[in-house]
Amino acid sequence: MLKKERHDFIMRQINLHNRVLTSDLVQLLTVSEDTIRRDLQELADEGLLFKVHGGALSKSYHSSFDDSTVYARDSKIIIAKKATNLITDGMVVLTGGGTTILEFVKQLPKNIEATFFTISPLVAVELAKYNNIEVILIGGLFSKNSQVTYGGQVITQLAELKADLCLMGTSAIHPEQGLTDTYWEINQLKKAMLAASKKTAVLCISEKLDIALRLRVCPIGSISYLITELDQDHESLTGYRDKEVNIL
Amino acid sequence: MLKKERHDFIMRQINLHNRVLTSDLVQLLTVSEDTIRRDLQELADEGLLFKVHGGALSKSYHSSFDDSTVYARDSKIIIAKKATNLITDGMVVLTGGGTTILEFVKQLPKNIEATFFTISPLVAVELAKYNNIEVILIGGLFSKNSQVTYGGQVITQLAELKADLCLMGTSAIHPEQGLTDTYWEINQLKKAMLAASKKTAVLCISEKLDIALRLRVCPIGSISYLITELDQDHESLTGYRDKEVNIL
DNA sequence: TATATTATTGCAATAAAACGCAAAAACACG
DNA sequence: CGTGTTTTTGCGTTTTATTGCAATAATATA
Repeated sequence: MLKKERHDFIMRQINLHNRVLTSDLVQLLTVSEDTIRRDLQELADEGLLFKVHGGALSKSYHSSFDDSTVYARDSKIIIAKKATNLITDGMVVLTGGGTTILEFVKQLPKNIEATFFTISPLVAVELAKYNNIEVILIGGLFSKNSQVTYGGQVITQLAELKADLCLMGTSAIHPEQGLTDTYWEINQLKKAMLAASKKTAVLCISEKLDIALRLRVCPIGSISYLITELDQDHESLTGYRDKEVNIL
Repeated sequence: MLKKERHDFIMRQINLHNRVLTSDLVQLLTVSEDTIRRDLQELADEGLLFKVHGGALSKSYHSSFDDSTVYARDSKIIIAKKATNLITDGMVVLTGGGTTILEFVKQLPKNIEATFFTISPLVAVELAKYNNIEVILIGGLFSKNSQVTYGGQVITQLAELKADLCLMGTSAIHPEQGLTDTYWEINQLKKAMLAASKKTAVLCISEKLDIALRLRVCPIGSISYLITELDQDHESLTGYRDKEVNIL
């Protein structure tokens, strides 16, 4: 393999996973550690990556690392990590959009093998970094506000799908009123997503608990899992536990 | 064997395998290393390949690899700006993916009013920043390499569409061979995109001119506009102008 | 702090490239 | 046809690039 090809390979790995380990590259490219280190050094000299102890990091990733613009990011990371426990190899998963779902994707183990349907382009791009995940993007009208596809075409496609698990964020959940929303289009969309999945997990930060909005998506009983940043036995979650929702 | 024949042979190898080794060519052509090096040097001087230590690499291959640091970004901005002139209010536009198309979106005037169909999630997200553009993302399998949707579902949806204009990038264009590609899936996709549009504009940097790859997308006559970073009357474009392609 | 992992450095073997040169072939032209 | 010129090619030599190894230093991790 030519040196230039190795460099291209390394850059592709970097762009895909935001990081590379020297040891991984040694195996993948079957050259000595020294060669990989020199490669990384040269690429770093060109300003294409950050060389660190043990490997290298993507520049873009590094600069956008502390993305403090994401609201309540710490809570969302906790939620995302909990959600990954629901995913097992071979699963067919359907996801919505939103920062919490995006964080969930970033927390997935690198080698997981699954099929993901999603209505979020950003989630699709993030999922594409995983070699063993098949990604299907559900197409349709693209919403400027929520950054997901919606509308009749999406609902038609969802009607043909039966996923093992649906992961969605929400702007409101209430022990009596269930899942509710403000916009009719999003409401219709979520109904279709629920119908397209055997089980549904709702990911939301605690401040969205006990809120009911105008339009009802489903009763609380239709939710299989509720994932918040709170402890499983936190008192705020009593109302949901009583309705036999699994609290994670 | 004549020198020209050797050059043709080398270029065929390059387009077929994206790479050649000096040592292989020495054996295949039974000439000395010096001769091969001189051949590669001359072809590199003509801009037909990248000469590297140990051999040479295809230009299209190389530039499709590193999509982090956008290759030839200045040229792509020039191309993108030219392309925006093709867009008028009320138009229905279909776009592919790639860094050049993405740059094109960023160069669009803010108040333009149009409908955009796209197979690229990144393009969709960028288009969503424009208030008066309706964005429809065409869904399907998501390609980890080219970051666009593809496959049967995409082609079925394209079959129902008739856009005014299709904008696509390419890895190779040739005055006699037309538009060509290396991968069958992408080839099928581009054919469907062409069929779904009244006119087609191809955006590519000049180093992709006069290259023919394995699979043919369409003859040069099917292209309405060719947009490069070169001046309209540049001599490299003569072959295309003769085929009645509009050069921008 | 102790231990394991990862980096750095200088060095040597090998491979590739560059350079100058000369033989051979192709070409130009009276 | 002959002669001078240009092009092409290969050879030997020098220079440079690439790679792996071993000894040592730095860094991470328990």
